[in-house]
Formats: sequence, C-alpha cells, structure tokens
Amino acid sequence: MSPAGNIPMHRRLYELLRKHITEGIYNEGDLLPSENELCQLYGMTRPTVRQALSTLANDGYISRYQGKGSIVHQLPREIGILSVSGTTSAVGDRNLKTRIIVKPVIIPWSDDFMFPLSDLEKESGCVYMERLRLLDDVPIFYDISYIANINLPRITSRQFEDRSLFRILRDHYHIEIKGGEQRIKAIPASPEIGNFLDLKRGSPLLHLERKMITNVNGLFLYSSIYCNTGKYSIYGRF
Amino acid sequence: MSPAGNIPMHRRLYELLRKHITEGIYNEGDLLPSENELCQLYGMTRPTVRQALSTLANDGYISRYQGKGSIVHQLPREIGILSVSGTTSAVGDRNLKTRIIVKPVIIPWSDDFMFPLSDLEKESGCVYMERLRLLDDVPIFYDISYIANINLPRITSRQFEDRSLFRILRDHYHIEIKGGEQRIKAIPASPEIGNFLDLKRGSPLLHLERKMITNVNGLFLYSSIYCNTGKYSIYGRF
DNA sequence: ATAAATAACTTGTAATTACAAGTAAATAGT
DNA sequence: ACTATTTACTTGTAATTACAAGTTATTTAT
Repeated sequence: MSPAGNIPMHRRLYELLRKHITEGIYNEGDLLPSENELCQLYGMTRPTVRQALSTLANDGYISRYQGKGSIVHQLPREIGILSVSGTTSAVGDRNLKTRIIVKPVIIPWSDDFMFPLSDLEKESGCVYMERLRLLDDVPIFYDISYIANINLPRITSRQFEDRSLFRILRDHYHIEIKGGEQRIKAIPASPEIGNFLDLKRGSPLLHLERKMITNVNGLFLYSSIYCNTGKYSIYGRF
Repeated sequence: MSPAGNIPMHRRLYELLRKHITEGIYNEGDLLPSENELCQLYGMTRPTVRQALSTLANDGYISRYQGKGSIVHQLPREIGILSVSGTTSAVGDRNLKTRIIVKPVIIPWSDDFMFPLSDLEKESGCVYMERLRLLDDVPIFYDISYIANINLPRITSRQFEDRSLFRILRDHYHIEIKGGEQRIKAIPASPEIGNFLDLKRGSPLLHLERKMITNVNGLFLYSSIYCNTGKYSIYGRF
C-alpha cells in the first residue's frame, strides 16, 4: 500500500479495517492481526499501523491489550453521528428512511440562536431545513439543521431525499464532521413536534442541541434534534 | 524530564498540560507552546510530545490545527463523569452536594439487570446504593449504583457523604474508570422518583443507563441515573 | 502429573531523521 | 497603498531502530 490518492496510508488502513469490522468480517471478540502481521500484509511500518489502530481504538472499534492484541467490538448502527440501540432487536441500515418536512431555504439567523455565532456566520445567512427520520416506518427523529451559507453553491437545490446531509456535504463540498458538542434535555412534547413523532402533547421527548465542527475553518453545522425514545435509546460510548 | 517513577514521559506531559488547562494557566482559545518548544522545555522528542498532545486532543482539552498550533478548550465542570451546563451560569464544585438515600448494601443481582453480567459478577453479589445529588440545593440527579463485590473489603462501611464514589474507588481500591457505554432515554417521572427530584408525576425526566469500564479486568460499575434537566442540561463532546 | 522456568509471541515507549502541507507574517514589487 | 511572493513557522506523514513490558504456550525439572 502506497500513499496514493493523497489519502494518508494510516487513514486508508483505518478505513479498510473499519469496513471489515462493520461488515462482519471480524466479529465481536475477535483478535485483529498483530501489528507486525498488518505491516507485512499492507506493506507499511509499525508506526503507521499503530496510528491506524490507535484511531480505531479511539473510535471504539477495538480495544488494545499489551501482550495480547487488539480485540474487535461491534458497535450499534449509527444514524448520522447518533447511535440508536433498539430495546428489541438490532437496528439495520435497511429500515431507515428520511422525509423532508421543510426543504433547504436560506433565512437570517435567529437572534437568540442556541449557540453563539461568529460575525462571518451572521453575515452569511443560514441554510435551514427540517427532516423527519423513520426507523421501521416509525418516526424517531425530528431534525432541524442549520448551517452558515459559506461556500455552499446550489445547496438549496440538492436532493436530500433518502440521503444523509453529512454525505452531501462530504461528496459535494468536501466537508467532514470532525467532532462537536451537545446539550441533552428531556422536555414535554409540543403539539407540533408531537404530531410529527406520533406523541401525545406532554409526552417525554429527548432534545439534543448540537454544534458540529467541520474540517473547514469557521464552518459549523448546528442541529436541534427531537427524539422519540419510547422504543429506541440513544446509545453512546465515552 | 526522564521516565522516572515508571510513568511514561508522554503520560507525565499529558497530566502536566491537563493540569495547566484545568487550573486556568491556559485559557479558552489560547495557543499551547508548539511541539518543538515543548520538546525543548521538557527535554523529550517530538513523537513523545505528539503522543501527549494527541491524547489531550482525544480527551477534548485541545484542538490541533496543521500549520497553526494547538488551541485550548475549557471544558465544563463535571459531576462524576457527567458534565452539566447550566442554562443560566457556570456550575462550580462549591454548590454540589450529595445525599445518601440508601446506604451501600450487598444484595443479589436482579434477574433482568439492564446490562448482561458475567458469571463472576453474578457469583460475587452486588454492592447497591442510592444517592441524590443537588446543585445549589436543587435536586438534579437520582443515582442508583451497582458494582460487583469483587475485592472490595469494607465497602459497605465507607463514608459516602459528600464524597464521590469514583474518588473512594480510586483512593481506597485503586480502581479507575477508563470509559464505558450508555443508553439515554426521556421518560415520564414516576411518583417515587418525582418525589426525590421535586417533579410532578409524568414530567419529562432524563434516564441514563451506564456501564463503566475500570482498570481492573472484569470489574464494571453500573449506574441508573434519573436527571432533572429543567434547569441544567447534560453536556458532552464527541 | 504438576509446577516452575523459558521462549515466543504481543503491544508500549522512545529517540531519530526526513520531508510534506498548511498558516501567517514579513518582504518585495507594483 | 495595495497585492503578490517569499519566508519562517506550525502540524502531518512516514520509515527506522531499539528495548521494555505484558501474555501465552511450550518446554523443562520436579
């Protein structure tokens, strides 16, 4: 393996192993090939292999034990960056649908926005959209997205049906989510939100406010997510 | 700096910088000294320094930017491993109180425990306790803890008032939390829980089920946390 | 047969070298 | 005064070497 395509070798190995783990080539509890074996297999040196394994461990895909090796974990499936774990059975990608409630429009930012905004963001205006996400045809997430309109040509005319916002940002604008912060609350369902999520008014609802950091300096992705956790839980590692 | 005390150099640098960040020697937005400067300052080489900075970045204390440097973040205060961010003002350690509802007792594990248990855990029995945690004299967390009774002499007779369970485990048993997993739900308050948290029956309540991994092999700490998020939010980074 | 010592693995730590790529400030040219 | 270029600095990537430390299976001695 050589550093072609401008993508670093450790990143390529990370993606490859991650794919093998998520696709089930390695299963829960399996030992990954040793560092030296990976070096031979993919023609790279130990620091490079170790960097890939270190990232995998940070992301929770493996645990590394001195003298023993790297053990594989099977994480729950993810929706966007949110993980859900069903109370009954595992969640597969197949059953996930997205319905657009408000197509992307450019609006001014609200004065009392949930996160502080930079001057650049305020000047640029806000790309706004609302989406409903269903699992097994049951509405789970009501997702309101905000992103500053900085170098996002033709964003309002893109096809968002059944495609992740994250994927569109990555494929068309080379924007990737690198991390972020969030606040979590339990709130009573308002009549409007309750209507979308099939919940009675006042039913407990999970509310997340998130600010996501991208690889583009000064560009952040914000979302306000209402989540019906009656059947599924939000799952996370720390 | 030499690898004395059997603690690796990169770890020592990590702890030092972390201390400087949490104590406010570096503030939000500050640039850390460059990698080469840190090398000179502490007499180590770049890979070692980079390993320390990499861990700091993973733990959310800094963000690293190619060509620019490492920028410091001031994280919100933490209660145990849970971060809370107030809707009004910052949360200080001073206002935090703990009230014991059920003193530590040894009981058998429930048959339908929230996480699967190992045979060793089942045989060992369960140290059980219930605590109420208050912020500014307002009850915020109702915390039910479970831990397998493996090598925990005299655990039921320890003083838990106003002291963190984490600190007791660390100070008396050399047990440290290394990570874990959690499920988050919004639920309606039951009369009992509502009574402790000053909430009407049916009010939205945040419920967390957590399994925490320790440095002791096979020993896990479980907790079921009910959280009144009316005034404060659970805060997290990812 | 059992137990202790050994050997052969595994990952962890650390120094060294070299260059690539991104950022920001100083400089030179208009 | 402004713009473009250069320069100096930052972190990122990658190979190489050496040894330490933990785990496991094998071998050896009892």
